[in-house]
Amino acid sequence: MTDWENLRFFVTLAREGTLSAAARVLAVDHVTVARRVAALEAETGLKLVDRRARSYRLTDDGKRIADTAMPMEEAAFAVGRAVQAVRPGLRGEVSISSPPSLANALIAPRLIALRRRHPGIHINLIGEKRTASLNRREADVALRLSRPSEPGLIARKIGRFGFSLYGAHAYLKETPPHALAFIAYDSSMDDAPQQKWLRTLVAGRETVLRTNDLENQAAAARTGVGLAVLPHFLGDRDPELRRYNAMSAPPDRDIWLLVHRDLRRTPIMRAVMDFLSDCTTRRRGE
Amino acid sequence: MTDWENLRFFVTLAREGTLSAAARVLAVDHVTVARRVAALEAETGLKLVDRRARSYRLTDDGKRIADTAMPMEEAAFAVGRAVQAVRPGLRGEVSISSPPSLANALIAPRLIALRRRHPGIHINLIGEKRTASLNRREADVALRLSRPSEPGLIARKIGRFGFSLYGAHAYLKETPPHALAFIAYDSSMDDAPQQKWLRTLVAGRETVLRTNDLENQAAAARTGVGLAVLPHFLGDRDPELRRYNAMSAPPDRDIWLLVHRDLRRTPIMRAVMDFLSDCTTRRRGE
DNA sequence: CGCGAATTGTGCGAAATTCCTCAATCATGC
DNA sequence: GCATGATTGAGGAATTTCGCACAATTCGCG
Repeated sequence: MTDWENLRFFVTLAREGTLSAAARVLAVDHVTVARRVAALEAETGLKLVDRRARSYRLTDDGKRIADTAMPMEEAAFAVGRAVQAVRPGLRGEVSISSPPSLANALIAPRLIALRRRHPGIHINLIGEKRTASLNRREADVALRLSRPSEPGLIARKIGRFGFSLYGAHAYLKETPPHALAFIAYDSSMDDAPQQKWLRTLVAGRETVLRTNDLENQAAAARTGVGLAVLPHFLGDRDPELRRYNAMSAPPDRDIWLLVHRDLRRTPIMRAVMDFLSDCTTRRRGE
Repeated sequence: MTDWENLRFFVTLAREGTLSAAARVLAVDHVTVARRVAALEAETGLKLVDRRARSYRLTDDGKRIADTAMPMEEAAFAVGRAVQAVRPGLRGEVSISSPPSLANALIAPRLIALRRRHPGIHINLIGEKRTASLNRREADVALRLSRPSEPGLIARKIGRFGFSLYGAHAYLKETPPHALAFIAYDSSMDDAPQQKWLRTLVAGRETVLRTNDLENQAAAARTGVGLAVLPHFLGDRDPELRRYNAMSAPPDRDIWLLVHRDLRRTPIMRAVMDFLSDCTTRRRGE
């Protein structure tokens, strides 16, 4: 292979499926992706993609080549991590991936403290449902609510928080228990423990709103349409919301800190990880 | 890592040591190598090389990065093999690495037969002392005289040949045994079994010529300056040379055929390997 | 059925990269 | 001590590569 760039373009095309999507990921024009894939075909003498009108479709050969080229991408990410690990001192950018609710409530408000302490560190806080891949270096560290088992990753438990049902103060006073309505996640979150717990509790009563966004649930609860299961760190600080104590309590959840093995020892990562640990453990007391 | 080409340049610079050597390997101008390495330094924010007057010298960081980037090169070679393996039919170029003597005496004269049988195959026969690396794809198949243990390589024994001492007809008739002189490999071949055997035999008698080239040894023996240890396939077919039977016989040597695991099943490789096998086993009878 | 959104393909101008040539530096051998 | 060979460095021309704008096609949806 005389041109590794062609392989890089081809691999991301293979993963993204479409020319335009690959172009977005690579931050280049879609024409460039098309050209480089064509160049790779010329170089190998193989037909790697079927150019369909609305999508590039890999041929069998293309699939095989893409598979063998994947390890190359892995190695490239390893190089990226090595660069990060070797970089001296406390400067540089660190990407943190976190569930949006944690990011908003616990991390973002305290970022100023980190910046004061380590002015050289630039933080990129990514609040996303989709769990970013540390292996692909979409983020440097991640907060998760369950312990995943990705190879090469180190997981550390750095906190724990509880849930309660919350409703608007007026709503709770006016509504008899059997008439209470509920606000829940949509079905994409059916596996979450607090959601399961809520399902058993609802038991025939009404679910008036489903949304995948926790802030939306809180906002809705505030208007008095029903009760939402919210983390304490979110519900307790809202002046318009009150806890509603049900028969059973929703299960607590642990906060896991994830970092790649190659990076965990670098000064900058240690600083960020300590900071994140502070954010989550201090909160436990409240 | 946003530009894999920079890594490719840097890795070969790290291996070759000098800018110009890397440029030769990469078939580009040395300035290009320098620029790409500089670009990689800018991209990573690390100082990867010390620009000394007469050589680029990797810094510690550079060494580390180069080490982590090596697997990337491995993967790139794997892609190259995959391309070769996927390529349909019996066309394409195959590189054969072989000890020069074998190449000249056994392979080259018969290549015409292979071409007749498979006109689509283009052979690139590399007769080199230095054993080419199949992993680096410097050759597709190799003939060796000992079984190496490189990872990913398949070795098969495809023949065996013996040695004898040879001298010019006249020289053998005129010279009494105690006055015989010898022709040997230079010290770089001290490990070869036939060389060791020769050393025990010489036992104080004269060694008039040392050369690392077997053809040179044969040519010298032909002129009557002494006896050389030659493979039978080389000495027997020379009308001016005769065997000289010493007390003990030199050890036979096996011929090994090496091919990378990823390539061994492709039609084109099977054809070439069958051909090589023919070349070496048929000869055994003679 | 027609509209809109998304994707791929094409032509052209701009920008970046590369190569070539010459000069400078340095180690090595005689 | 000096010539020689090899290497790095710099500037200008040429080639390659890239991005932009627009056309063409397909798919989904009301």
